[in-house]
Amino acid sequence: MSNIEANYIAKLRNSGLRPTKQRIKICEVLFNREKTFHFSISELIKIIQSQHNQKISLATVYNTVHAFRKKGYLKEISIGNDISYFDTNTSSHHHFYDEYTRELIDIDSQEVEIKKTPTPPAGKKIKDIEVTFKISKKF
Amino acid sequence: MSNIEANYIAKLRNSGLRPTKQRIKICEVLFNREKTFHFSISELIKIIQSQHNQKISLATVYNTVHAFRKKGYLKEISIGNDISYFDTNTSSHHHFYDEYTRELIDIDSQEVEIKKTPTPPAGKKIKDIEVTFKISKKF
DNA sequence: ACATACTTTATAATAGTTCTAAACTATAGT
DNA sequence: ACTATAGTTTAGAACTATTATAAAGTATGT
Repeated sequence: MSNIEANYIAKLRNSGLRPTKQRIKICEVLFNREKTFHFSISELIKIIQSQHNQKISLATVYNTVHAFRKKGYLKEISIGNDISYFDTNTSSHHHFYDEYTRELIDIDSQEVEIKKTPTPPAGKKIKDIEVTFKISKKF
Repeated sequence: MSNIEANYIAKLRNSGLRPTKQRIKICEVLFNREKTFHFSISELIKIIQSQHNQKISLATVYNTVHAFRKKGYLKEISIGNDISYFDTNTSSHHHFYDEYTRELIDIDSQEVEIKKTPTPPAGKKIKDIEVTFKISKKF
């Protein structure tokens, strides 16, 4: 068993998730990376299928991604698409989004400063602020 | 023929869209309102179906909403949902979004001021900035 | 090893949306 | 008005993402 794998097993156990071989595999795909990773679940399923040494069912991938999201290992981000995107970078940050290529790029939170925020409706409080900078090719 | 209807017919003709009875009906539902209107296409379909004096097919509603969007009469807005939302308010503005009730509330653009914007990636320019303030019940 | 609660799985179901090809219709030119 | 044609609508099928179901499988504490 590799060091990396042992690490995922420990992490899963610590958060009350049983370290099944499916979850470990998904951890490797998601977290064993240099850069942060943007994906939709169906994209993730295709990646796992293409590494055909192990088949993981549709439902398990969905269940696992949502389990990780609930544990805070993944953050669901808002873009105006019919697909939910997730991000391995769970720290507070914003995004560039190229609507043409559908490419998402992280922006460090300190790169954006909001000077004036609106007053929330009565009885509500602001829980989160997400800024999406839509970008296009410069001509 | 009412004044309002004649106005929609003129608008449609001016933008190169034939003023069919379906499009006029959809104009009335969308634009003959005091306040701006947030909707998903499936919500719009339900509204039209409930005003059962005229049936409009699924495909036509989709086609029309997208035709209006392309003409700039509707603006697609970004929220992290599996449904595309549209807004009759096409002026630049931001939103409160209550993830629990799925309620969207407009924020006038002057209520938000961004002090620091990030440098876009090489060869790209910022086309639009959308800020979503996620809100929840204050306890 | 055993019991049990947690997981995975194939499959069906659901929701939103787009595609298709035939029927219909607004409009310009006669 | 009549006609041709390009634009439009339609029902229904198809497609994509996602969730639900219920049975089979598995990790874990004892």
